[in-house]
Amino acid sequence: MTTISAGPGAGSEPAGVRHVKRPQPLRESVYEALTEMIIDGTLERGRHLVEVELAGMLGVSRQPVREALQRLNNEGWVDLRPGFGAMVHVPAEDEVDQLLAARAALESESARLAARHASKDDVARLRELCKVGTAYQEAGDIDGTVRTNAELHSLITQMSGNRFLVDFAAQVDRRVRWYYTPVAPVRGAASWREHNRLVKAISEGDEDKAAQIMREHTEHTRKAYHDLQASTPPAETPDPEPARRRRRTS
Amino acid sequence: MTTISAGPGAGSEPAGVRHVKRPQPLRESVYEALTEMIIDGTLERGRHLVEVELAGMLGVSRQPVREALQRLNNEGWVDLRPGFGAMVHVPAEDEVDQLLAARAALESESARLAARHASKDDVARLRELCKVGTAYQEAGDIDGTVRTNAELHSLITQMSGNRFLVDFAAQVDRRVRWYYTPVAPVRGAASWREHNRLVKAISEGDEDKAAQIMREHTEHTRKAYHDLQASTPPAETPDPEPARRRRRTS
DNA sequence: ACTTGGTAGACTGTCTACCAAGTGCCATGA
DNA sequence: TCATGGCACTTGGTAGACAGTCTACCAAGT
Repeated sequence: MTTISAGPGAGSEPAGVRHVKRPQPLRESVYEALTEMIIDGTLERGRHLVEVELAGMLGVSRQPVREALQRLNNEGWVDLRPGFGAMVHVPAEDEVDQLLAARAALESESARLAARHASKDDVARLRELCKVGTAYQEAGDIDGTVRTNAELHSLITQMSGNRFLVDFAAQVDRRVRWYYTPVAPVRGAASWREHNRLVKAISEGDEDKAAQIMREHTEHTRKAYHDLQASTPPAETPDPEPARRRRRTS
Repeated sequence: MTTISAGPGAGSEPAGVRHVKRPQPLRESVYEALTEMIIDGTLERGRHLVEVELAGMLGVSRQPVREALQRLNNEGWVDLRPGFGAMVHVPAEDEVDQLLAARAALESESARLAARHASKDDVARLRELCKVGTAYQEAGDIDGTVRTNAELHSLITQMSGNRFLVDFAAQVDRRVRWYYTPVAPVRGAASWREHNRLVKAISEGDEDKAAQIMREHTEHTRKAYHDLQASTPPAETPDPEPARRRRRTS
């Protein structure tokens, strides 16, 4: 039973002002629960999501589920067909490509601005993350590597100081992580060398160089994805899934 | 009475397949009605939006209004304060700046991809828009100029063939247009010269040049905004608005 | 064999009513 | 003047109802 535990949305406050734990709206919890289930595959691609079913599953009423589904629809996680329901989005062939292209633009610009605004403190944290990430990488800890990678990229976008870039990049990043999970481990070695060069450029305030490196970095990722895609083509129509139709219960 | 006329969402179909007019979900109509009212100033910045009030105003129940408000909140048009209501978002000082910076990144990349993929047909349409826009500009038709400008930019992003860039750019663009309306007319002259150079670069398939021009173009816009902002500083606290409080009806 | 028409079931979209909890405001009182 | 308590208002969430619509399926007709 995946019942929602209305946990507090622990966001890192600006240090000092500590808001008392305010219960997150249910729709938020539902949203998070659903994205998680989509990412980890509990809700398979193409699956028909029924409001009451999800509501029962999560122990809430239809309303919060509806609201969460609509947000998921706006962000491209599910496709809402009026009068029928929501289907977990099935990524098109070229979608990952476009996603990575968009990410390249967003993160490259973020890196440029990060280089412009970097404080000593920021740079220190970047260096730390690089070190940790490389360590994970050498130790073969894939989970840790992926997580640290995400943290590094996230920190850089936040250093840009541009709320919109942060938001967009975060959105894109989650999507990428969903489509992309199997690919991530492949190119760990080169990745962290690039991160190091990137951090160096940022610490020197070299905007153009930082942007350039970030762009190439993302581009390499895209290539890696394509190579892996090419080496495993027979993933076509993996759609047996006869369990989707539910028996008539009469 | 701004009652909603459930109009068809006329999207340009891929030519040939003509879907019959399907009634849009109410929440969608409400969403559009509200953004429109926000942009045109019917709902002033900082105004307290009450669900039942809007519902009455639009002739629908709370439900669609709630759903629309949540979407507006997600996209930054309003700020939702739990237990109190929604306020029309009041842009912060640096927000326009960040918005324009994000737009620069998105549209610059779009221009690059547009240059890569441009078809003869596309280029022809771009040229046409340039011509029309310049004509409006010279005729002093501000409304037409602004509209054509938007169309041109929109077409370029669409030419990128990247759905995510299109979506993000569209979102940013609407916000910019809201904050920015008074500034738009100021710099019409130079703007269309830049557009012409841009279209030329795209038609020649010169990616770097297209991206470069687009970036400078957006940057000029940002500067224009700042100049205008500096020349009209006394817009501070224009908040008399005593009509916001409603009499207690008992 | 293929199309047409009808039927049934399942879900969504929307409305209504209702309650609990949180928020902001105002008047009272020190 | 300033804090306190109370009150009205608003959202957040639940429940139930109903129409419209989408899907699938079956049967009859061509």
